[in-house]
Amino acid sequence: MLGEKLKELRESNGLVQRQVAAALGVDTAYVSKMENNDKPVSRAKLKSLAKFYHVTEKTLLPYWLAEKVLTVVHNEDCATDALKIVLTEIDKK
Amino acid sequence: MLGEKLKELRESNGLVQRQVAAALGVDTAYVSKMENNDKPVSRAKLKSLAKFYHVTEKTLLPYWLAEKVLTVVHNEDCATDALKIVLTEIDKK
DNA sequence: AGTACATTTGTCCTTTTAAGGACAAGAACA
DNA sequence: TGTTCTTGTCCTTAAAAGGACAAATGTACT
Repeated sequence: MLGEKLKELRESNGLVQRQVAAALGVDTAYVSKMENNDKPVSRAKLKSLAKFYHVTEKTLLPYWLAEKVLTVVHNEDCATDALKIVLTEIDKK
Repeated sequence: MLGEKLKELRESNGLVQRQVAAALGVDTAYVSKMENNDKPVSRAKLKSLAKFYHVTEKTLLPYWLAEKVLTVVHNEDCATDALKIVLTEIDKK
């Protein structure tokens, strides 16, 4: 979800993981894991990535949040119910 | 959300927090916080509570999960977008 | 087949943050 | 006043984040 986006962005900019890694100050393994949703992406890194790929952070944010939500509901069979409850709760306010 | 449910259940069973606290082996402050969503409710405690209130864990689970999701998206203005992304992602599978 | 580069996977370590819970003391209320 | 409920602070333990490194795998080229 977020990882896929990041990979798309990188490739559409004709970049290789090594370059992204350098820009973030981490190694390529780290980048790989972010792109495969194996490591969480911190808000700070999200910002750097957005800048590096020339998109606004705001574009990425929904996917970033979605990823976090997914890890919470992951493997719960009432996930859909729960999400709907949250949705109604949110626009009550 | 979950807290409200727990409080409703307790009151509809004519119980006071002290009794619930005893059943769970914690103090009343803890119970109060759970009912006010100030402390997370562990899965184990959810189970105990369900039994104690004579409802199935399955009834409570969606609210329990929803609460967790809420703490994740809490204060993010793209929360709704994120939730919708997760919903479509889930029933893709 | 062999090398060169890219990506992925797995393990490890350290630091930060969250859970779980006790206690004391302050409100509400009957 | 006594009981219930709430709030705040503190402590300890358990996870999760952040990240390095090595080794494996993939891919493309000649």
